[in-house]
Order: sequence, then structure tokens, then C-alpha cells
Amino acid sequence: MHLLLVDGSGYIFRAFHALPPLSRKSDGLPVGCVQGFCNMLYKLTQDLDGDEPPTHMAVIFDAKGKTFRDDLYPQYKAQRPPAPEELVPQFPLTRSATRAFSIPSIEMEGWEADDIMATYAVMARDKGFKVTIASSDKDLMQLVEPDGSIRLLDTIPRPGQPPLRWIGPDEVFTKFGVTPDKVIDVQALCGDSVDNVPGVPGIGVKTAAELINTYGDLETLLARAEEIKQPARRQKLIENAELARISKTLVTLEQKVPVEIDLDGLVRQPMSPSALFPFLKAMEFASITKRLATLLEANPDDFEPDPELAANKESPVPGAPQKSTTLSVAKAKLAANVVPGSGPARFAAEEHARVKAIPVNYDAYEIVTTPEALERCIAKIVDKGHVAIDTETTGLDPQMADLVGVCLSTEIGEGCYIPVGHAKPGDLLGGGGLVEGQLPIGFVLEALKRVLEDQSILKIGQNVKYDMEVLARYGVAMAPIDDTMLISYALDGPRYNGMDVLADHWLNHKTITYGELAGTGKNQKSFDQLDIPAAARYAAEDADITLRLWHVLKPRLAAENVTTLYETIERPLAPVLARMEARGVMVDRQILARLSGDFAQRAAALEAEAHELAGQSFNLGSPKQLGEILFDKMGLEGGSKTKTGAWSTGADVLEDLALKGVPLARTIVDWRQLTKLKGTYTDALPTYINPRTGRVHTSYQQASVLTGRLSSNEPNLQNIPVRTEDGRKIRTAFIAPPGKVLISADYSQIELRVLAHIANIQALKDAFEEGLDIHAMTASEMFNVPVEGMPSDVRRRAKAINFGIIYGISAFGLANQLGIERGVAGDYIKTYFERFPGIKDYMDAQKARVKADGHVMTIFGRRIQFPNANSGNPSERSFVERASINAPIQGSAADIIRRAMIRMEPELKKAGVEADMLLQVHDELIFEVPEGTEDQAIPVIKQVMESAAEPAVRLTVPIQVDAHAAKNWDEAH
DNA sequence: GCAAGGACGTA
DNA sequence: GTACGTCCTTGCA
Repeated sequence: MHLLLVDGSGYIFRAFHALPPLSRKSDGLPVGCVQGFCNMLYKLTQDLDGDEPPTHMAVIFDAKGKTFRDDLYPQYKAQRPPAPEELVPQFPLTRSATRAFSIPSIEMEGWEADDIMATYAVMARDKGFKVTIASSDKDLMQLVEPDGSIRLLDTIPRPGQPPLRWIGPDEVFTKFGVTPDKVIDVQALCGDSVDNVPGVPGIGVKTAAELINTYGDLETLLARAEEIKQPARRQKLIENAELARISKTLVTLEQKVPVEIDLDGLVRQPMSPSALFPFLKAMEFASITKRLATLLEANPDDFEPDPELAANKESPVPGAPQKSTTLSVAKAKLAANVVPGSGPARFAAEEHARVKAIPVNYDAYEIVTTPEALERCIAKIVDKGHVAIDTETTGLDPQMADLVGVCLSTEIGEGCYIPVGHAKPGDLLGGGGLVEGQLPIGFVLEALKRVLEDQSILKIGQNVKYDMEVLARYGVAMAPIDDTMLISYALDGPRYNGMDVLADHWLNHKTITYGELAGTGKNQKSFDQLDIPAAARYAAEDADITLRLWHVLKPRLAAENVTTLYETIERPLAPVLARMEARGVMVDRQILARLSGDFAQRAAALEAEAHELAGQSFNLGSPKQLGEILFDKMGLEGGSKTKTGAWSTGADVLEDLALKGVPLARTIVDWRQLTKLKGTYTDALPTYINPRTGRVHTSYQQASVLTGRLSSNEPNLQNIPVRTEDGRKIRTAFIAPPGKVLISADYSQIELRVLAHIANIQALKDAFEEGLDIHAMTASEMFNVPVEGMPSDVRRRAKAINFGIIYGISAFGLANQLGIERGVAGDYIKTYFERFPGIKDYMDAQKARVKADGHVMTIFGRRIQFPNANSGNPSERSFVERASINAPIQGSAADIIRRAMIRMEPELKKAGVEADMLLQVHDELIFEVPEGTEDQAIPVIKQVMESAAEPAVRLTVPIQVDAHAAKNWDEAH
């Protein structure tokens, strides 16, 4: 086996400088590098088809956009000039050329071609391949193997030199003075002026090699730097140790890029005349066409030039100068052609078409009731290496529901349903016993555990967190996992949540609804009451559809550059959330009961008072009745109507009335507050206490918020009151069990900090750097008031403006919030833009982006889509504009805390700290720790949270986390 | 029994 | 002005 990797991007750049001047085709499009590239591909296939011809081959390109190196070291490749103008249109053409030669063309956003090549090279070497990398890039020399299993091949044409020049260990030693495995250590020291890798100032290749050969490696050298004789050199090394380490990271190639196409996908395909000649003729490459025609024994005249790429000799677009029009039309066609045609995108489209065409056959599903059938099913999974799984249970709460059946699907169209908990109809207390013929649940789980816990077998689910939690209660720790819901969320946001919607949208298939199977309303049967054949059809369909969706959606990750988001944020977060949900939080029933009584009494008194003031009895909970009393019967001024024509009676309206001397308004406001607290919190929360654990287990929705935040429901523990005194009493009911304490750690002003970073607002950054009160600083800038002795109202206004900015400010909204004139609010905004100049640019950029692309992006590459960004409805359009300003800010902050959560458990463990992460409230994490260990836990928690953006993104503002420990949530907060 | 609207709790 | 979830009433089936 022999893998040939071609450094496509490297070739283009080097060829551009090495090759003779431009050649153009008849419409003026420069194609010199494309021609050289085609010649090189031809030559390679000719010259290497000697003793060990390549059996596998791919051309790798740099994707546009940033990589992790830019985040690690913003100056990386920063001084590199933009690509020459003649080169730009040739980039997509080299991809087309690659495909014309029937060779996979691979690029991945976020990764350099070198990283992808390193990944494939190592992957292939480990499988015993011989690997050739067609490149002369010195950064790839670190991959060269002493035994010759990985070699480089320089293919750039150079006068007076052979066309192909091998680079093995000897050539590497000539270049770097060390063996290939030490190349990165040398590069870390000597740096690279072309790529702007800093290295250690004053140390060149020779010195670097000498040092590395003396000390062995970089870390040893840095550790023993004191021993170096030359004082200047010693000094430089000690001072720049960190720079050297960063440099080493920059030059070290990633060997674990999550490539989507495995080695089998790189098997060499024979050249196809029908792919090749239309391209070559469109490019007008006469001589290589002739040579290949001879080689393939084909007649080029049988093929027409590819109309998408050919010189356009037809009538140009009216009104435009002919030449440039022709050129731009060609470019536009290219742009449109390249995206769906490129490797990963084409693969995704083909997979979609393939999977969509396979019909669902309910008769093909199998019910497993014997140990032999179960073994066959397991053997199939082991053989396949991945399996779609769906667990069926008695309910929707993963902390309560009992397992009824498990369904597994290894091939599209197939599914094995294993019933374990179907019950005979019994009385209210159950007691009917299990339906006969089912395998014992313990036996089934023991057997399945082998595959569900096997690290080499991927378990695919839809909302797999649910299945993980249920199985965890039966002692099965399912891993690793993939989740079609999360893949869809990374790609498309919460738009197609739910398997029914996904199946309908992507597979054009309507799944059986649970209502159709089990009835609706109060007569709905729980899953254990269903008869097994019907249950099997439903369950197997779910597993089958999940597998189909995985085949359709997973390739889109690479094609649409969402792999990093999914792999580094969404996928690893799911098990973390599963554990948080399983832990739950302790809630003191007594406290809530006492509060409930208190609130009830006070609400009743207010109700009587309201009836008195209104002069009649009415339902205080009815905005309709209240509006009629206030504005019709009492004839009060200042009423406004809602969009449905009803009187508006919101808290702001009532607050206005109260200030104008309407006592009833105040009474209603107070009553509403108390009944809200009672109904939503003190009465409802105790009903969520799980009888098995004695704790409250919320459920986190990982894939339902547009911006990337989590949401919490049943119960929502992300809106526990905090603003009012009565509200905070509810927080005192969230407690740590005996011997433990709660820690609350929250990000300080995370969204404003993110804004300062994204929009690059120096004044804000400076203020955060100096640890100032950010709202007071804003007020001082805006209103020319010193921070010392600032009136609280001035600060309040500035705070409202800061929040307004984050929300995509409008004069209307700000005026509303502050109770001031529209014109005054408009002046405030104007002043703000003047004092913080970058803000306006940021806002305009997001608005332009969302209109052009239909989406905006967080700093971690999460796309937030707005399909109606160009809506004809002006208010809808303004809404999208504001949301597109807010989304990258809210979303980047959400990404940061997600990253912190993923890293938290391993870091706590590493630090030897026992701390259970229980809750997340957007910018706050709640932990439970043994009493007395809080001082060990807090620094670790803070450290993880404050550095959570790194190394993917190096923020240009400090992140600050405040953390406190106490026996209850109110005091810890 | 269900959906929509209004109101209000959080970040 | 952003992002959510829950409770209650209302109106219709």
C-alpha cells in the first residue's frame, strides 16, 4: 500500500513564483498555475508508477479562514501579503483539476493542508503504508521517517534539476542539522520569518540545531538554560522560553484532524475521459490533452469543453466592458460550481440522495427474544463498529422512567427491537407482571454493555443524553456517542429539532407519532402497556431513522465547516449535561411550604384590597377583566392596546398608573408578584422532587436556543428569582445536603467583555483591564461626570445603554426602558457611538453580514441563521438586525461557558478536588462540594472558567469570575 | 382537551 | 432593544 498526498496549496504558491510568467486562456483568465498543476499530477502518476505505484491518493488544500494557530498567536502568517491577483481565480480551478483527474480533493476549514496531510500520513503509516507527500514545504519535514516510510517529494519545476527530488532523513538533516523528530524543536528556536513564527530572537538554524543536539529537546533545553555558557544566548533563552513554546505549538502539525474521509475513500480511481477532457479543453491545455489522449487511448474530440469553465465567447452582458465581464462571469460560475462540487460537499449531497431513496420497510424489523438472536445482533454491531440506538421507557423523565425496550440498528432499513419491560395490564398499582417471552432485563443489559461501553463502537442516537441517563441508572455507561440532534443543531441551529421534523425534512418520511401508537390525552398508554409488535415497529423506526439521519447529516459537518464546533463543543457537552441532570439539586420542602403559606396570606389580603378599591369583585388573574375595570369603568388615562386590541396591563403600565396616584395599580402589581412566586416556584418546585433521589432534576435542552445558550425546563432552574427580597427567599430553599456546601461561580460582565473583544473597543478593553466599574466608566465618558460621587441615576442610565448595545439598541427601545423622550434616547446613542467608535462598525458589519449570508457567527464558529434577514416586512427586518447584533455576543459567551463545563470535570479531578457541577444559569455554574474543601475548589473552578476560551480563541480582554460558597444558593450567589 | 395571548421570572 | 420557560385565562373544539 502506498499513499500519495499532494500539497495542493503549497504547489500553487511555489509554482507561481517558480514558473515562467503568465499564460492565459482566450478569455484572459490566467491559468499558468493550473497548467503547471495538471502537468505535475500527470507527471506524478507517470513517474511514480514504477516499483511501488501509489494505491491511494488525495490532493489537500488550505481552506480559507482562520485556524487554531491564528487564535494561539494572532501574528501567525499575519504579514503574509494577500495572494497575487492572477492567482485568486486559479484556486478553485486547481480543485476542479483535481476532480477532473478523479482524485479526491480535500480541505477543511480550521485546518491547514499540512495538518490534514500529517493526519493521513500518520494514519497510513500506522497501517503499514508507504507514504509520499508531494511537497517541498519545510514544515512537513517533521513527518519524515528514518525508515523511509514517510518521505517528501519536491515537484516544483526548477531549471537544471531533475523534475522530482526526494526528501528523506538525510535531506532533512542537511536542512535542519537534526533528525526529523527534532525538527519542531529546532523550528521552535529559530522561528520562521515567512510564516511569522517568532522563535527565540538571535537564534538561527545552526545554533538551534547545536542546542537541540546538545540538550535533546526543547523542554530540557529550557529547563537547563541556566547552564549555557554564552551569556547573551542564555539570557535570550530564559527571557523567551514562552515564545519558544508558542512557536513549537505553531510549527507542530496536528496529527488528529477529524478527517471525514477515511483511507478507504482515497483509493486511486482510474482517470475518466469524460471527467478529464471537458476540463482540459475548457482550460485550453492542448499539449497535456494530447498526451493524456494517447495514454488513455481516448479521442478528445468526443468531448465538449465544460460549459461552466470554458471561455465565454457569446454575447457579453449588456452595458459592461466586454473583457472584464467575461472574466467576472467565469469567476461567478466558478464560485457557484465549486461549492457543491468539492469533495466533502459532493459526498454529503450524494449520501443524502442515496439514503433518501431507501424506503422504510416496517416488516424488515426484528424482535429479539432469544439469547441467540441477541448474540447475532451484537456480533453485527461489533462487526460494523457503529450502531444507532433508541431506548423506550415508561415516561419522558430520564430520572424517573423505567426501561421497556432497546432498539439497535446497524444497517439502514434494519432494526432489532429487544423488549425487556412490557407489562400486562394491571390495576392502578401495576401488578400485572411482565409479558411472557421477553429476555430478562439483567441478561440483556449485561450483553449490551459489551458494545455500549466499548470505546471502539460508536453509539448514535437522537437526543442521546436521554438514553445515556436512563442507561446510567441501570449501570451502563454508554460511550462514545454521536447525536443526530446535536449534529443538526451545529449545522442548522434549532430549526429542525425533533426526529419527526428531521425525518420529514431530510428523508421526506413521516414517522409514526406516539399518539398514533398509544392514543392521546389522558387515555394515552405508557410504552410498557403497548403490545410488542406495534412497539417494535415504532422503536425500530426510530433507530433506523436515526441511522439514516446520521448518514445524511454527519458528512455535512465537514462540507460546511462545522466539524470543530460539533466535535469540540456539542458532542463532548452532552455527557456532561447528562451527569448534571442525574445529580440534581437539593431543595428544602419546608422552606418552600412556609413561603407558600406566607405568600398565600398576603396575596389574599391584596386581593380583598383590590376588590375594595375596584368597587367590585373580579378575577385579578385576568388581564382582560382588569383592563376593563381600569380603563373602561374607571376611565383612566394612559391606556394602550395590545396587538389583539385588548387593554395592555403589563407591569410598566401599572407602575405608571401607581405613580399617578392609582392605588389599585400598586395592589395588582404586588399581588401578581406574590402569586407568580407562589404558583411558579413555592408550589410547583416541591412537585419536582424525585422520590428516588429526594432531589430536583431539571432537564437541559442543548439544542433549542438560537444563540447557543442552554435552556432548562421541567422545572426551569434558570429563572429562579433573585431581584426582589421575596424572590430571593426562594433561593434559600436551594441547599447543600449536610456536610456539603454550594459554590456559585459567575462570569462578571461576560457579554460586555465579549463585545469589547469582538468589536475591538479599546476604551472598554482598557476599562476591563484596569478593573473599573464598567457602567460608571461608561456614564463618565458619556455624561462627563466624574466616577467619584456619581449620582446613582446617571450610572443607571449608562447601564441601560450598555445593555441596549448588547441587545441591538434602538432609540425606541432605550426611550421605553429609561422613560425618556425618543429624541433624547437617540442623542444618547449618538454620543455612545462617538465615544466608542468601534461599536457602530461592529453593528453595521453584523447587519451587512446577515443580509449577505443569512447568518452571523460566534468567535468559535457557531453559525446563527436568520432565514428572513431580507424580509419585505420592515419591522421583521429591524428585528433580525437587532438579533444579528446580539447573537454573536450572547452566542460567544454561551460557547465560552460550554467549553468551561466540558473542561471542568477533568480539571477538578486532575486537581484532586471533589466537586459536583449541578446547575448552569447562562453565566453561572453551581457546584456542591464537601464542607471545608471550598477553598481548594474555588481556584480550580475560577481558573477553568476564566481560561475557557483558550486555546481556540485568545481573548483580548481579561475574563473575571466571582465565586462564593454557602449553605444555600441565595447566600452563595 | 388544546392553542394562543398576556404576563413575568431569569441572564 | 436580545435569549428563554411557565403559569393563568380565554376561546374554541
